[in-house]
Amino acid sequence: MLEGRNKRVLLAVIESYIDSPDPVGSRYVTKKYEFGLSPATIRNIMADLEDMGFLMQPHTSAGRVPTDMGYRFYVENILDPYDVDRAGFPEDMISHLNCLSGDVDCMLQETTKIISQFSHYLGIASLPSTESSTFHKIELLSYKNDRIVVMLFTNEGLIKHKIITNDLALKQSDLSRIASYLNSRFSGMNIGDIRVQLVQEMKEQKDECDTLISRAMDLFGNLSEGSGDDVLISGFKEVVNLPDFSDIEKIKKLSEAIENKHTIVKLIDQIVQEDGVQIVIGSENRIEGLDNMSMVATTYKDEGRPVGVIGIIGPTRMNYNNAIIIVDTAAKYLGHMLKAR
Amino acid sequence: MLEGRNKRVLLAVIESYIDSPDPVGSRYVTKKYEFGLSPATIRNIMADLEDMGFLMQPHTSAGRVPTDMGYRFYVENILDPYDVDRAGFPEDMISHLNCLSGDVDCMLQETTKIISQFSHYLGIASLPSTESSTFHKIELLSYKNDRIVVMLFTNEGLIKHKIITNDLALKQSDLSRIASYLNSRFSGMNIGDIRVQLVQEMKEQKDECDTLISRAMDLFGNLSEGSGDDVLISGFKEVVNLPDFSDIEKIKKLSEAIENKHTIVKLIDQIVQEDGVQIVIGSENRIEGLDNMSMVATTYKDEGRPVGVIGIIGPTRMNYNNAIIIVDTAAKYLGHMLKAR
DNA sequence: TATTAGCACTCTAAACAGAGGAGTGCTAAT
DNA sequence: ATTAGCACTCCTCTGTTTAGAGTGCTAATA
Repeated sequence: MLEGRNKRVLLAVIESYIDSPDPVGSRYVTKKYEFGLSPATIRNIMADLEDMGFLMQPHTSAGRVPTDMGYRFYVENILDPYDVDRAGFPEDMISHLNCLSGDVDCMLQETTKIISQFSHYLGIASLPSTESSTFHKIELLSYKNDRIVVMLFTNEGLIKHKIITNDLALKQSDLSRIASYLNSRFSGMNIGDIRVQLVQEMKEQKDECDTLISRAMDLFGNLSEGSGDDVLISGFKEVVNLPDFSDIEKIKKLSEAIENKHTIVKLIDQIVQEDGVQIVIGSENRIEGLDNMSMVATTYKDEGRPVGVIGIIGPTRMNYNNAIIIVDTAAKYLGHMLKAR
Repeated sequence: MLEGRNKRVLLAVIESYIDSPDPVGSRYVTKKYEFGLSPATIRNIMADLEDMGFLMQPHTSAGRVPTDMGYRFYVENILDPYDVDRAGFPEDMISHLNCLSGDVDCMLQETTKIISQFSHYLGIASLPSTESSTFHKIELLSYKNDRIVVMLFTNEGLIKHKIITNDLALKQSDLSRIASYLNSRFSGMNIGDIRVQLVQEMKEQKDECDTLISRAMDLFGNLSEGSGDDVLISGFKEVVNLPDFSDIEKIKKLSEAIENKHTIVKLIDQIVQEDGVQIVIGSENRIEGLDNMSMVATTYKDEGRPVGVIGIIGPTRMNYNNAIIIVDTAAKYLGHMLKAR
């Protein structure tokens, strides 16, 4: 589709543009790269690349800028991240990742900070979804007479607690009985499946231990909701320092997106649960206000099973190379940490 | 110190400036307010106010702008928030506050969102400090063989959990014994005091149940740390929309301050634990990069005892009137919610 | 004596014009 | 096929001008 020389020029333009956000001209390319060709020839090639849709001009008499399609080609056919100079930062980053501790929430929050700091873009992560986690155990603790604290433990290390009202005035002994019933029955099962099963049983034996099961239902329902709180974002301060965000309007849009985490959730949902680092470029995400942003993301795993997403969001003109290495390293590391628990 | 006419002109200038961020001129004042005086006279008065330090000129031939001292005088001697038109928004806000539920963390996070949304400034809150809370009970749960989940419950409704390694391979029965020992001894005491007492005892009976006490020490030490995570901030998107932040440099500084929550912690620490809404104006907070920001904040109470701070941060040119009403309303409401638990 | 009209003066912000420069596309020569 | 040369386009920067808002001062006024 795109062979030797043309491909190399495209690469040159994209790399130059990633280096600094000015449209890159033919002369600049000849100076910086050793093509053994004159600016005029480069101009012809660039014109061809523009015709093919890989490059564009902001205006006549400006240099060229990669299109989303250009980046896409670059990412799929040119880039080979592990071929590249990783000098310094991954070791440095790993030493930061080594300091991670505490529960999953904590570790993920820290990880987003670390990857944003090393990439200078936004670091994001989704918490392991409760729904797809494995039930480890539940604890029910009476609290202040009229409250119950429900604690859910998953095998993935996710711990959630929630306070609910104790309208039935259950005593601690009742609660313990309910908890141990649930634990013995469901330990090791998928939480989503448990919910299904509970609904089932509720239909079958309407009367008997109705309240017990309906309570249990409530618990599971309660614990796995909470959309929005399950996405972590760090690094706004990195992003506002980029030349790409010298325009205040862009900052407004971005801060809007960050604060309404729904937008970011939508973006993350586009990551297929597939192996390897995935990349969404510019307007490929069909989210309003987030064109000219790209995401590099991957799933992190627990016991080999993907449980959540971790990634980097930056301008389309981002350093995909670094981003891939950073995201990949961080995800692998998270995998180890989760396994080691 | 400042009587009738001068005071009224100062008020006019400040209110106009709060309305829109352009320096206010003599002509504008005569048009908008009915002083029965000519621009020339207003000019003289304004010159006097400038001499006294209440106003300043960005440059010759510009209108006047209030100084920090001007705002200070305004806030202390002119403003009477409860005298003022509260039309609409407090009721509206209260209906939002009514939807609060869950644990303290959750409620506070929501509250910061609400107050930022209604003020269009930053909403902030500090969580009740563990250190000054009352110990309700502790639960120790064995988790995945080599871990212990420590759960701390306070009377203020604060619940913290932490995962620590179980190096001594304590069994659940051991943990329960330790927990019930701690619970029976310390329930109702101040958590800071408990720590002191534990240190004491550790010295006295070096050997006996040494490990037990030292474990307990660790737990308390662990649980009350975590500076930074105990401040909640919302509303960045509101603030970037203010004309005051049309300059990108200011946005950079602010995002820096928000992401390093330490700065905000410093600011909050300046709130004396005193009754009523307190106001820190502009460079009165001696924090670099946060001059030209003001804070309106107050403590919220549990059982009449102040346990944390809630407030609004905005440009010095903020609507102190609204801010005071909003903060005060929200704090009172939080107080009710905490009591009702 | 306090107020005000009038006027000269200052400063900013916006509009405008021109110069410089980077980069292109085309054509003709190599 | 490549490239030197050249005319052309468009942006950006700079300096200048202009309009307008607002001031401070002075002298007139009530």
